[in-house]
Amino acid sequence: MNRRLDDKANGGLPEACPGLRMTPQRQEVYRVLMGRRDHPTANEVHSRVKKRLPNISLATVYNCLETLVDHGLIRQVNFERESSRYCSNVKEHGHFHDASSGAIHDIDFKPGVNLADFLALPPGAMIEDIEITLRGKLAAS
Amino acid sequence: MNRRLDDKANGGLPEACPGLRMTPQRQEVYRVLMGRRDHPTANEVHSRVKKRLPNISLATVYNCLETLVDHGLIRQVNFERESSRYCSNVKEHGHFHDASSGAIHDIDFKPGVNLADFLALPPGAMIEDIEITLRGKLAAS
DNA sequence: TCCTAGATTGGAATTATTCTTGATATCGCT
DNA sequence: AGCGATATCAAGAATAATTCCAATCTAGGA
Repeated sequence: MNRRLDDKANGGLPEACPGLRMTPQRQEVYRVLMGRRDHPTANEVHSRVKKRLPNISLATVYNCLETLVDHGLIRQVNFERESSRYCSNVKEHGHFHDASSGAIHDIDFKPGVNLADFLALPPGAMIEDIEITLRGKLAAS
Repeated sequence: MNRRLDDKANGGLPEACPGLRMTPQRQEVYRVLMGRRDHPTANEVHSRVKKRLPNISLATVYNCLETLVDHGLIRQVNFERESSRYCSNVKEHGHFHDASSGAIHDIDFKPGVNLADFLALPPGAMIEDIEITLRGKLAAS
């Protein structure tokens, strides 16, 4: 869970993660996500993974993605009711959805900011997960 | 669109909104949402509305909700991949999803804060919509 | 090597939502 | 009031993403 994830020695794969068996399918799903850091859907992951594992099923891709999410190696991202997308950037961040291009950009938090600085949280709230999504357009600069 | 929405005279209904025909079904859907400001799903709205309009169909409820959302009278809220919920609070706000009770709390922004103060927005981004969702627990105070 | 738990597969099942179609109702206009 | 154009409604069929299921398969430990 807290190994170096961008390791070069074995092709960028997390070589170990407690309680997680690194099967070829899971490795390849993970590799594909690290390789192109756009935000592919399960279907897109499936097509990409099939290049190397032609027989992998979509169900397995869903299983692998779920497992990787559960182990904190990747993140699942949802926009409205669209199909889920998967994100290899595990550090806390938000997303900007560019309505004109369809592209999704990661948005970092500025350093040192605290949720409670700008949100009126209910007293005693313990936050476990944050999801910030912006939708808009990029000015044609 | 900019009429008083919490009007008491006619039971809390928006009596006019440009381009929107206020049918009995839409009125009732809206009334139900204003009446209990929890965050019901389309199905829950359907059951509540049927008390007064026993013949209304679920499809119509979906249609009404969509229309009201499009006219900015209500907001649609999504948590992960769960069914959409609908929110009669139209001012900009976030949501806190209490994992223990399942309850959803509206979260206001603290006054005077600006998105760009805490998010590293891409240059030239014009934000049209913000969605902030927190998941966690309330300390049993 | 054998056993067992966990992983993979393909297809069926589920579920929220949207679509389609025909019937109704409403609006603007004369 | 009457009329045509347009919008809405209802019911059920259709869609699409995801999950479930049952049957293999595989890897690692005894």
